[in-house]
Amino acid sequence: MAKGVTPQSNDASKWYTDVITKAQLADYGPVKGTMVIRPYGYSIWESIKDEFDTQFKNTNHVNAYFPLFIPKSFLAKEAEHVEGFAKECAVVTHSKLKVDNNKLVVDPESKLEEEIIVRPTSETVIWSMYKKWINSYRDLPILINQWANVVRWEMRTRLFLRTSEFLWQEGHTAHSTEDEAIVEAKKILEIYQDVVENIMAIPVLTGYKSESEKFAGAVETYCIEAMMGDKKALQAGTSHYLGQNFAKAFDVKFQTENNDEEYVYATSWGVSTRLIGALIMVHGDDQGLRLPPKVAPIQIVIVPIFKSDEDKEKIIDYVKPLFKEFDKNNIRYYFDDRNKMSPGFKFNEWEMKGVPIRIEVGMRDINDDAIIYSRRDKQGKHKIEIGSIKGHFPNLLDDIQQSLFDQAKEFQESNTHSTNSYDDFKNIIKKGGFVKCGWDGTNETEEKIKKDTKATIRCIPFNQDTESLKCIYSDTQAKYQVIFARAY
RNA sequence: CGAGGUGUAGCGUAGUCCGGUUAGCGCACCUGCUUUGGGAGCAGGGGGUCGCAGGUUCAAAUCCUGCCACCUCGACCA
Repeated sequence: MAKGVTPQSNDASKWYTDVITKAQLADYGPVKGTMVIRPYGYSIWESIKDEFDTQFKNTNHVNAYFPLFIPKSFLAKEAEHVEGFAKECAVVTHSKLKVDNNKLVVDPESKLEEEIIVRPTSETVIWSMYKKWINSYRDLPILINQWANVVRWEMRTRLFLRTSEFLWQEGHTAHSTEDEAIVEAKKILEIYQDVVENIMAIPVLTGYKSESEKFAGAVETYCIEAMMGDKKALQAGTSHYLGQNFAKAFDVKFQTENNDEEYVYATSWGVSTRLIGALIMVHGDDQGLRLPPKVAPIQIVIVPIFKSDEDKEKIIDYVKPLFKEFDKNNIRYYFDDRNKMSPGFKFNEWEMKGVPIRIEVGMRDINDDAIIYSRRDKQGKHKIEIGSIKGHFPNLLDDIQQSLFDQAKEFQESNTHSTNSYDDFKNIIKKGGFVKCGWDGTNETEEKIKKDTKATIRCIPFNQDTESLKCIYSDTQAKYQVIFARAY
């Protein structure tokens, strides 16, 4: 393996795949577009997942599981929904293989009556079930989430950001009023923002999507949008108000208190393993990953420096109180006493893997009654007396968590520009960054800007001030103030 | 799916134009000794249907045809 990764500035996309493979987050699967999430990467996913799961449960959501296979006919029931997903579905057409001339072939005899699609998302199966479960307003709301894999047959794939199969969470709720459903969709967006900012240390913009960017089948899509290290935007999570679209498609009605019949109001919302892609691109540097302590599989790595087995034994004794302190504070730590590698090698390896704090302990430190530590978010080594470590490392981890967020926030803000000149707009987009500007609200303008600059409307912030604001392109009165950027 | 590029050991590559020793090198891996505070040294060793399938030829990594995979860029997308 070559040393280090391709520098970000040379080739951001090579850097990205280098980091993933060298930090052992993931590897390519045998089928095009598939990905193996390795233990180190999966551990990050588990941290993210646990936090979301806790917050969903705290807001009265429950988990369930719906099937991977969906009858093809279901997808066709909601017009926009089919259009959005039809082009990227894996379809099961047969149920058997057979050996023919020593070759394994599909048995034509086993052709299915109705073809089955592998879920690209689960609205349709879920609403087919909700039809059975909902009769009266007393059955509402239903607040179900599921943790699952979905398949979207993609042309161009990238590890974590876009793979044919990915892991996610999809919430599907049913409500008796429009207001309640909208409140739900927005409440979820707040959870998304909270977890992504406070656990993953990734600052996000919130708002809703333009007509062309919203979910196929939604009335309104709310989103969190983040800026990557190369100044491109990444949609990090979406929450949809679906109105009565799916209720009508699947004929899901309920009886109100007044004995009227009404269609149910719906939401759906999801975040995926794509978030790990964001994590890498927001925090990573030319040394590799930089993980926020809250999602780091290993928060502190201890590298002993020894010349003999006796030295090693002495170090193990010496660090015992340190480990006791870590245990008491539920710190995830790892003692790297591998014999064959030099300390320098280990330093580089753990930096590549983004471990927030590294501690080195050798005979020199034992003589000084000290340990040496360095933090991954900043340069430099620090010495601390072993007697005064109480409370030090939990604080340090909090500090690193905050510092990574602050660095990312600063980066995002300094690369977000307001302008009302289209020339400026084009320059900023070319150099990379977000542009905050007026938009006349028409599809045509959006399309033309996209053709011109490859930038799309990433989000329409909730709080609008469009008074005397002009559209960046048409120069007419702006209907919205929006964020434009090139996106992943 | 369109355009371009690349496929030689786990990774990175030389050799391909102009066919001809046992396909070479670096990293990684294994064994031993010496090492260990920023990617250790020496010695020995293992690992290859040269992307796949055909074809041309006395002879193919090398020439021809088809296919496949990956990368970059476009259209599509969480």
